[in-house]
Amino acid sequence: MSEIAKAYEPKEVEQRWYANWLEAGCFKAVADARREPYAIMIPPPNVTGMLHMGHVLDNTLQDIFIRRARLEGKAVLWQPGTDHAGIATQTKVERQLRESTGQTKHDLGRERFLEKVWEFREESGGVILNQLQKLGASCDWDRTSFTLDADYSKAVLDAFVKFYKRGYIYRGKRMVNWCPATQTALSDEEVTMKPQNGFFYKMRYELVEPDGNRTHLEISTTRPETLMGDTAVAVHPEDPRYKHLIGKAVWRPFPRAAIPIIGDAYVDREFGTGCLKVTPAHDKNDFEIGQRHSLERIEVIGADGNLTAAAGEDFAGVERFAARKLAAKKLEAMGLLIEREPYENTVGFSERGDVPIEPRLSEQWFLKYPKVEEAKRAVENGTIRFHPDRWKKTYLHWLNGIQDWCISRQLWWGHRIPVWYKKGIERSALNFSDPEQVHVSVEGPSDPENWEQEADVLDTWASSYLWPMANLGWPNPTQEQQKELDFWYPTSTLVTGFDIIFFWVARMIMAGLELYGDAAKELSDAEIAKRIPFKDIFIHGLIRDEQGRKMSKSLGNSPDPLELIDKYGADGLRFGICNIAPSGSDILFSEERIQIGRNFCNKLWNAVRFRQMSGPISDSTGSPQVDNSSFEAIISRIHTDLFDDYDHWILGRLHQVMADVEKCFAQYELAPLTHQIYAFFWGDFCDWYVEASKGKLKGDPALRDNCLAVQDLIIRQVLQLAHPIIPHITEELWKALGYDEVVPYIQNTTLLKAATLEERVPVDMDSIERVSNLQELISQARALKAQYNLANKRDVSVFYGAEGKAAQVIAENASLVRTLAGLGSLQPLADQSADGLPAVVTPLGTLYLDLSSSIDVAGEKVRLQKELEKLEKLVEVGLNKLKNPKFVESAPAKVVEGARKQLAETTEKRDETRRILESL
RNA sequence: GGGGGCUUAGCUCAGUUGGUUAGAGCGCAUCCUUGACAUGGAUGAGGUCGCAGAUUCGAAUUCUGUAGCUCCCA
Repeated sequence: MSEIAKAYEPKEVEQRWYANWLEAGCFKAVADARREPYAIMIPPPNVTGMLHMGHVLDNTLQDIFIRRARLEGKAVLWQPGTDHAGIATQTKVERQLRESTGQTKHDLGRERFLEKVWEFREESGGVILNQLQKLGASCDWDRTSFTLDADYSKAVLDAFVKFYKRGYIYRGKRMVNWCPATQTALSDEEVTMKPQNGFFYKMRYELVEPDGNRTHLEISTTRPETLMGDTAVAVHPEDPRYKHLIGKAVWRPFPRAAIPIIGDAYVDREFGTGCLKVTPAHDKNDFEIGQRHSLERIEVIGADGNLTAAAGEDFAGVERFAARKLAAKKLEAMGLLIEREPYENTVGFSERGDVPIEPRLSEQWFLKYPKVEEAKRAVENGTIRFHPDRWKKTYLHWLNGIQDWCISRQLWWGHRIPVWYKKGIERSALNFSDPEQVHVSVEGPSDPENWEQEADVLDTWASSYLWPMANLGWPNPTQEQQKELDFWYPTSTLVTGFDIIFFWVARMIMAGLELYGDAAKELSDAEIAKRIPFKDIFIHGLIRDEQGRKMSKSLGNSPDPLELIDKYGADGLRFGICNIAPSGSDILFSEERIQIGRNFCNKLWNAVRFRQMSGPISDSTGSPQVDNSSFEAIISRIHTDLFDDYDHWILGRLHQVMADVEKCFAQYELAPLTHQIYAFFWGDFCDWYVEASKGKLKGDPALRDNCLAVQDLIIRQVLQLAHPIIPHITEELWKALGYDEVVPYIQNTTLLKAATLEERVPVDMDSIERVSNLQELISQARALKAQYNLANKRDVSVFYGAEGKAAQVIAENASLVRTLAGLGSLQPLADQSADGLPAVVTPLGTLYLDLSSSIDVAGEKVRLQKELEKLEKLVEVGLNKLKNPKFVESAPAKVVEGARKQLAETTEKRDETRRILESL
């Protein structure tokens, strides 16, 4: 790069480098046995989805881990792919079909409809992956996988068959969460509870035989539309009000029938009237009561959410919420409705359909979770670690209360369940243990004409739970794949949001424990360590808008990441998102908050620009003028004997920031990452070191070259540190400064370790204190100038009153101080009196502003008085602390010494301030 | 009802075994287009760390209680 623009223009740079990386195969995962493996399996986005801020966060974090691992010299695999997202994709295609041709999926039939879905996926299936490339994601794209790929599908069916044969999967008629909008069963996890405003209806059921005191039972319900399906009324067996009625009957008002009064301890006596209507076909708890008492189950609400013929002719075909009103009206007309009280209760909603779930009895497939104990143990004993650690509580809590997972979906788009039923046998009469009647296998029966395959498909999560192993070749790896499995599995880190710990994380762990290896009843800890799908789980929060609301299409509060990339650059967006992504809690997003990323990139760009302007990297023919080709080459240009305090200080700070960043990765704490790099580069290097260099760069050539070498070293290491976060610009600048001559890509270089730097470039730690004192002095000088509206004058004269070492430090650094504080002259206070001059006390002595006239004595007195009061308070605090013998005895020596020093300094400053004040 | 989390500057948040005379970014105020950068520089204002106790020489940090907000599960 010969010319460098004034402002960083990310667009061209990012596109160019990304294409370049792809071309060069930089992201290729190679199972190189000489290296330590590091693998991440991407949480597969929906195949027909679009990139949103959640993806940006999740994938930026993954890319940071991945790129850092490459720099650490590991063999790296980042597996990309998508999942088929059963319900979401199918409903999307159904809607399109309806809107374009008015047809339903049934008009087309299963086969033709699936062709349509595949067409849709061909069109839109690659979009989100392309978008990830715009973000800079360094996945090994040649491995891109899809949960409905042939091999993957085989793995899914194989898992089903294994689970079935091992007794974990069964079919049963059970109460499930039914979504009437999409007309499929859902798992418990796909139901979200929402508070709803409704009514609590109190009604009367007439006793068949009045007991002398009463003729009716009063019953409360929020769902009168189910009363036609009531087959009992339950009371608590110990309830003195009602227990004598157990065994008697009441009249269900419509369709009129006598139904029994039963005693069941489930009933809460305090709740409502203490009488519970029991609708076994439409409520989970009622279903269980029904089973205990062998009650009839009458289905009054159908799959479409409308009432059935069993509900009576007034209700047949009526939509369930209309039926609620109708039932209430009818009760009222019969004089059986006592009251209608406004009531808030929580109702389960279908995540996809966004309609209330209908608990419904239906024939479904269930998975009894395998290896639950081992899944808990793996996390409890640290074989699998959550970051932040507290999420393990959520995980364990869920595992402690899980129920069997309903894995069948009444959809067409997905993995069709590999179960075949012999034709000619009534479904209800099938003997599942007879392979002549029910066939379960991956390949299907050899005489398919005599069998009928199960119509349902599997829950999408019942395929993605195999993601880490199936992508590497499980269950039937080729020889090559076996090598890969041995190398990469278990994978290293899983990066995901806390909202799918249940959906995906826990299920992947259990699937791995059960299926990765031979069938085993129990697993040893050593066996667990081999079977788990990943070792570290990095959990991040959800991105919300500025007001803390979830991002959603209907609210329109979700920014388009591609627009943000357009505005701020992919690197800018990545830096920004990483900067506001604290560990594990929700993230309030606003565009303002990510501007820091663009600004940082621009700062980096301009620092390099200034470096280039200070001394050429190469001449006009492109031949290098300085050797930046490696760390060793740069340090061979550095002569520590020419160092000043600032050189020592900045290299000490570099060491510190490198060590801090190492710690971030070692401990999976990315929250401080950008902050540390930003503070070092901007606050220490640009604001102080580069500014301090400006004098040197114009002077002695030896000092100049030395300073440039130091700058080259700092920038080189900053680029390495920042590369995982902002890959494109760092690659560009890496080349611009000629760091690329031995290894063409920054990502293929080896990260310099903090310890190596410390060893190879030892620095004088005493300089750190001197620099911090100088900085304090310079800031104070600037503040003093600003006080007198002289901030921009660069010819102000200042005297200093200092003694001994302090005076020496100032004298040695006089030109530096003049440059940084903008002083025309800085002279020791000789014979002239400084009385009456505005002054400020610094750790290195007192500075006097040479204002020959117009000093605002009154204003100055006020300012110094305020300062003095502050100092007096601090001195008092320090004195009290040290006066306390217990503190001096029991606090660590270092702390006491620090307090003493602090007190001494504060006291001196107080005395000096008082003296100046009195001299005015 | 059970569990988790949060409460620190106007806003969003750091603050990792207690040693702080509490930090950052944004925003705000004043000044500055000085040859790297106005996507910038300098200076400044702004906080009794939700509240009440306890432990301790010392608490934003530990413990107990309490209030508010939030998420998950029932």
